[in-house]
Amino acid sequence: MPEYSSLEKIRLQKMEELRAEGVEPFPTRATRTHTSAQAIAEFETAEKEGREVKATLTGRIRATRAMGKLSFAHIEDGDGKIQLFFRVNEVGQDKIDFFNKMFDLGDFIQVGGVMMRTKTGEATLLVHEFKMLAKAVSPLPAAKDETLEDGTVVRHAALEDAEIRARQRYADLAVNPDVRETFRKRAAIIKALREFLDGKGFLEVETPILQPLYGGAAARPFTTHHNELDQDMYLRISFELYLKRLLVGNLEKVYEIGRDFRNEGVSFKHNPEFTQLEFYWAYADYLQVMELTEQMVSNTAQQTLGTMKVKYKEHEIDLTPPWRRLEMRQGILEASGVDIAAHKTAADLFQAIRAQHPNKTPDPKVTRGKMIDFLLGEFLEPTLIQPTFLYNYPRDISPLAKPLPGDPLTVERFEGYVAGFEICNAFTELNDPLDQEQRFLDMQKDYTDDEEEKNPLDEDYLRAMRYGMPPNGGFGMGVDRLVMLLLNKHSIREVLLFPALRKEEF
RNA sequence: GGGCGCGUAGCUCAAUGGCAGAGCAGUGGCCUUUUAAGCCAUUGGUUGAGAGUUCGAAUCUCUCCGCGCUCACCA
Repeated sequence: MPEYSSLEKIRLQKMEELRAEGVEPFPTRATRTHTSAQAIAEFETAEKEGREVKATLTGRIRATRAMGKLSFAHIEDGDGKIQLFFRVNEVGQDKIDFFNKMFDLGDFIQVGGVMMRTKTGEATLLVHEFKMLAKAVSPLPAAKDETLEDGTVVRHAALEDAEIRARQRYADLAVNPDVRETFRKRAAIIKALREFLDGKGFLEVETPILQPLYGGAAARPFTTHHNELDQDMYLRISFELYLKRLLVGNLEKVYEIGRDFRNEGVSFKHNPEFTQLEFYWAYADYLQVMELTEQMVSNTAQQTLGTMKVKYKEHEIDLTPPWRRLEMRQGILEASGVDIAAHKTAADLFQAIRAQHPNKTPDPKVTRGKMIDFLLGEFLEPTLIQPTFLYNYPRDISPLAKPLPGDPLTVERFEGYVAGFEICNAFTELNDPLDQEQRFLDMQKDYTDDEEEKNPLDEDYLRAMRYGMPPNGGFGMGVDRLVMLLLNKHSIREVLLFPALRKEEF
C-alpha cells in the first residue's frame, strides 16, 4: 500500500463520495464527436454561416476558474486545448457546485454542449452536460501557462526535475506538450528514414536480437540464458554479421532499424539500449554509401522539419548535400600537426604525438589505430561542426572493412560527423573469407586482456562468406543521435521515452 | 569507476549556524465572460536517509541513496 499524501487522501475521499452518489469515477465507456481542434475548426466556419455546432469532447482537466454561478476550465486532448464554460443557465447551480467540488486538475472528463465565443474571443464549449471519465488520484505536477500580449506562452511551475521527468515520463508527457511533440517528431524521423530506404529498393528485415555469439562492434554484451536449450545467449551489439549473411543469400539491398544493447557506460550520448539503423548494399562501395547517406539525412530533415538547415546549440548546421569530404590523415594533420602516414608503428606515432603535444598524449601501450582514434577525438572531432565525411581509417581498428588498394594500413571506411559528434559509420565491407578469418584472429590477440570486449570468432559467419559474398557497402547510424541533432536535444535521455535509470526503491 | 555539483511542501523556489518560508496547487468562503482570474481565511514539512560536531544544524563534518555535469570507457 502506498503512503497517500494529504492531497491524494482528499481525492480518494471525493471518489468515495462520488460512488455514494451513484457516480462511477471510472466508467467503462466514453463518447466523443470531435477532438478539441476539430470542434474549434468546425465552429470557425459554422459561425460565419450562422450555424450551430454541437460537440461532445473528452480530455484531461488542465485549469479551472470557478466564479460562483459560472466556471471556466480548459481541457487538453491529443490535439490541444479547449476552453469549457459552465453556466448556471444551462446546467443549474447544483451541477456547477458538483463540478467545482468533485472535479480536480488531471481528471478525465466528457463534456457535451454547443460551441460559442466568449467576450474575449476564445472559441469555447458552452457545457450542457458532463461526466467523469477517470478520476486522477494523484495530482499531476502543477503547470500554468501564461499567454503574454505578444502571444508567447510562459510556463509557470512546470515539471523540470530531470530525474522525475525521466522516471515518470507519463507525468512529463501529461504536463509538457513539447515533450509529446518531441516524440511525435522522433516517430516522423524514423518513418522518413524507412520510406527513403524503401524508395531506393532496400528490403527491411529482422534479424535475431538473442544471439549465441555477438559481434560486428567492439562492445561488452548483455548475457542471458535460455533454459530449455540450456545455453547462454547474448543481446546483439550490432546487426552487421547477420545482415551480411543475407547478402550471401542474394538479397542485394537490406536494412534493419532496431535496438542494439551494449553493456557499457551511460552518458548524454550513450544509453545501454539504443536504436540503430544499418543497411548493406551489394555492388556499392563506401563512396556510393557517402552519397546515399547525405541524401538520406538531408531528405529526412526536409521531410520532418521542412528544412535542411538545423540549429544545434549555438551552431547553424546546413545538411544540404554534398557534405564536405575530409581524408582522415589530412584532417588529423591540420588539427594536430601530426602526420599519421609518416609514423607506421605505434611507438613511432607516440613519439610524434609527444613531440607536438607534450601535455596531451595517449596511453603508450595501445595500438597505432587507437592512437589515431585518440588524435581524432582529441583534436579533430570537436572542429567538425558542419556535416563532414571523414574517410580512410586505420586497418587495425576496423576488422570488418576492406583495405584501401595499395595501402595495407588503411581501410575504405568513413564516419559522418555533425555538430562535433559522430552520427554514422560505414565502409566498403570485407568480403574475403580468408582475410576475415585472419582479422578475427588478430583481434583476439589485441584483446587478450579484455575477455568480454574481444570479437569472438564467428565460424558460421565465415562459413557463409566462403559461399561468396558480393562486394558491398555497409552503413550504421545511431538513430537517437540523429534525432538529437535534428531536434536540437542535448541529451539522449530527451529523445528516449524511458531511458535507463537505476532501479528505484519503493 | 574517478572528479565536481545538487537533493527543502504535490510543482517552482527562498531561508548559510539562531522560530523552516513564499507563489501556485489543495481546503472553506465571496463572485454570471474568466484565462497564471481576483479577494478573504486556511491546511500542508522525518529539509533524500543515517551518524557526528554544537547550547542550537536545512546550513558544518562523515557514511549511504538518488540524480546532474564532467573525465575515463565506448575499433
